[in-house]
Amino acid sequence: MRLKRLFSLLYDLYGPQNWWPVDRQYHQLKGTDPRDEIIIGAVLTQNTSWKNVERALENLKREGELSLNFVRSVELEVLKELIKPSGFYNQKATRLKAISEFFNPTQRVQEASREELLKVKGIGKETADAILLYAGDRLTFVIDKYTQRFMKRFLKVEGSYEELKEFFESNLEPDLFIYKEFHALLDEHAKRYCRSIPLCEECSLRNLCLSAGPSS
DNA sequence: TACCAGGTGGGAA
DNA sequence: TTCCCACATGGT
Repeated sequence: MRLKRLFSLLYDLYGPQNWWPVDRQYHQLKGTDPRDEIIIGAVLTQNTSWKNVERALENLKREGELSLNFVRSVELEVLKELIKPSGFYNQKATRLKAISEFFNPTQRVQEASREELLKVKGIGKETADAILLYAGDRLTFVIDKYTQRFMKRFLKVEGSYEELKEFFESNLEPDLFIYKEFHALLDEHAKRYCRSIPLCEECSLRNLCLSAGPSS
């Protein structure tokens, strides 16, 4: 099956996911950059449910400011308290400080190099690609464990992060909308049905899945 | 109670 | 390179 066909199937099933969610009204009011919210959220969501990330983002809005400027200037211990609900707050606070130092007026996310971004402590491939795609509008496909699990089962495609990323990028047209939505749709489907213990009986893609096989 | 969530870094093999 | 573990809160 062509990836574009898979994308269409998922898009028809779940509709637009509109990743990355950003409070545009807040940023307009505060004069802050909505891209900062994506960058901060990308770090906070590492191995963490989005609900918990939202609590941390709310804390930043309410008791500080949802911006890299604020992250850069606030005391580390205060930052830890604010982001506590997102878990791993000690290392995430340090990582937020590091990424806030990386992005400054001379280093815009629209022009940042992936290699340089990966050198920032706490920014791995997935976080780097998520930042570049969703905050920087850069054509880089994001792979996560949902994508890896789904692709392994559905198309029997597996490999390293870079191999899977290359698989998507070489089989998809270079379209930002598709890159952004496809990743979000794969997550949505994996969360609903292609779980660690899959719900194949309820999955509407089961007839096309190379692992589940056709249902009777 | 146990497991999972929009991962990463460091150390051991 | 690959595997294993620590990192932490909150929901089911």
